[in-house]
Amino acid sequence: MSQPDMPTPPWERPRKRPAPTRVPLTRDRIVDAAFVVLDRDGYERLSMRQVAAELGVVVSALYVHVNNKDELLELMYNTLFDDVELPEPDPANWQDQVKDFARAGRRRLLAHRDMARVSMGHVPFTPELLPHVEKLLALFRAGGLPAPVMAIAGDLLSTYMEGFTMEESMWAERYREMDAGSWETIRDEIQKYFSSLPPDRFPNLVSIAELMVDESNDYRFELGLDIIIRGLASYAEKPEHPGHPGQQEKPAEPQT
Amino acid sequence: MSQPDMPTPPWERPRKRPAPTRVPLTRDRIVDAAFVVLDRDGYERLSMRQVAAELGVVVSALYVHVNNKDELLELMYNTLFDDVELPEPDPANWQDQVKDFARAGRRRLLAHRDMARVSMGHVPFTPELLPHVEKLLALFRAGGLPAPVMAIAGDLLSTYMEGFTMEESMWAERYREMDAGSWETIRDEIQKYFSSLPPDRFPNLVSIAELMVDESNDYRFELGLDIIIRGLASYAEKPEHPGHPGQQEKPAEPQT
DNA sequence: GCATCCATGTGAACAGTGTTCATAGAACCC
DNA sequence: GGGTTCTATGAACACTGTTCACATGGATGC
Repeated sequence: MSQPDMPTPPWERPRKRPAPTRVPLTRDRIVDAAFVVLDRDGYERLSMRQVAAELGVVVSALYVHVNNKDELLELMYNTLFDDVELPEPDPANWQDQVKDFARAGRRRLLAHRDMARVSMGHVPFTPELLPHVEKLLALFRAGGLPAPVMAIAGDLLSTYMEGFTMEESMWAERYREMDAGSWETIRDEIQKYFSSLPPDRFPNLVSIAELMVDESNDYRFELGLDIIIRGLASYAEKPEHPGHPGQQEKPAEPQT
Repeated sequence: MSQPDMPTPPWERPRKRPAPTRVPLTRDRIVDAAFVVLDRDGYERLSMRQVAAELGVVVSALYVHVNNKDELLELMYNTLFDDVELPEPDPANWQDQVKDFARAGRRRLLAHRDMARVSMGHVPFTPELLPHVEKLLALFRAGGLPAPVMAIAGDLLSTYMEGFTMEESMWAERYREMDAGSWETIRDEIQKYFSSLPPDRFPNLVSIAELMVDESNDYRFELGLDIIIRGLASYAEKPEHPGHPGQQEKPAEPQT
């Protein structure tokens, strides 16, 4: 139709969208656009129309590549552990390796706004995520955990990961909408609320109120991780390292 | 206007909605209706219009009593521990008492279809739920847990409760929509899927596949609970009962 | 070179959603 | 009886996910 080497005559109106610029729509591009919308507008406003608009395309075009919104969310969930390296299970270090796994998961969940809500209600049984589950189980096996414990340990760890980051991002979201002040402001608000409770009816809540402002989320996450690991280690059938028998019964010192 | 003791004359047509029958709309009635809709139609179809229809009322009528849908969901969440009794903390039995707390929570979450999804994303810091949180903390204190551990233990336990039941009801929902066969059918499907994985790349997943059909959800929940309790107990500063020192370091036998 | 085909993107439509608001109505107090 | 207050109504707005007949454009076959 148009000669590439010829200058376009002035009367010929330029096409609205120049042909060569028009990169074809793919699942990957849709997922990328969905992340852009998610990070900018949050989970509530993540709609098929917004994703389409981000790509400069009409809604129904998406449905050629994606069956429905749920499938798109699943594709997003599938990228959770992309480029997360999987270390060889080391029986002497399995506890730290499991912790690293959980830390990487949390980091990825916090990397995108509301990503925890996307992951919630999904199960890592896709070809992309199964290898990571397998690797986690290998760590448990290296630690000498009996099979039934292995079978529940994965759930336990991932529900903690997701639940904890979910709560984190919930507060972040709540802070975002009450635009006033900084993160410290809202934390003071929370602490003030707990401190204002009648101490005779809520002695423990009041006494813990201070901790909620003193301790960082990182510290709280690590502590919960330690609790889980200790519980798991107490089930280890054999010492996780030949040279250090019984270590799983006497874990690291409590971080009081 | 109308005399209560007089018989109604035959020419007086009855009102379309007899006046005394018309019970006034209240928050409680709205919440009850919402649960009816939730149990019948599930979380996805729980809409303000459906709730209104259940009450024989128009949508906008609800907004007189409830600010928005989120608030309605929060009211539903608030009923989670209604009529759950709170036992006095017994230092000798704190582990069982904590387990009972979690069991009650799971039972309540499973009592209504998709209730786990409603609870997800809410935080038990309402006047109705705070007493239960306080009681849980009292159990931890009775167990001699240091304050920082107490502060995270509640989150750990409730994320496990919610995450576990969430997964349970997810499978239940997936089973509901693929109407074919019984619960055993879908469990066989899952097991077949895991067994069909290449054993050289997924040795641990394949080896665990059998457990997923052999073990009941109840058993798996209890095992996860044990793991958490053991981890918590390992932080106890003093024996939870003067007469039984060291029990927290040697919990019950592993259920292998 | 031409015709055909197929997949990709279009625009309109459908059925539904949460939420708001002026209006009608009942109930209550003075 | 009159007036005020509160509740329920119906219509409307701006969205949502999803479907479908239609155009369009690039590759393929002849």
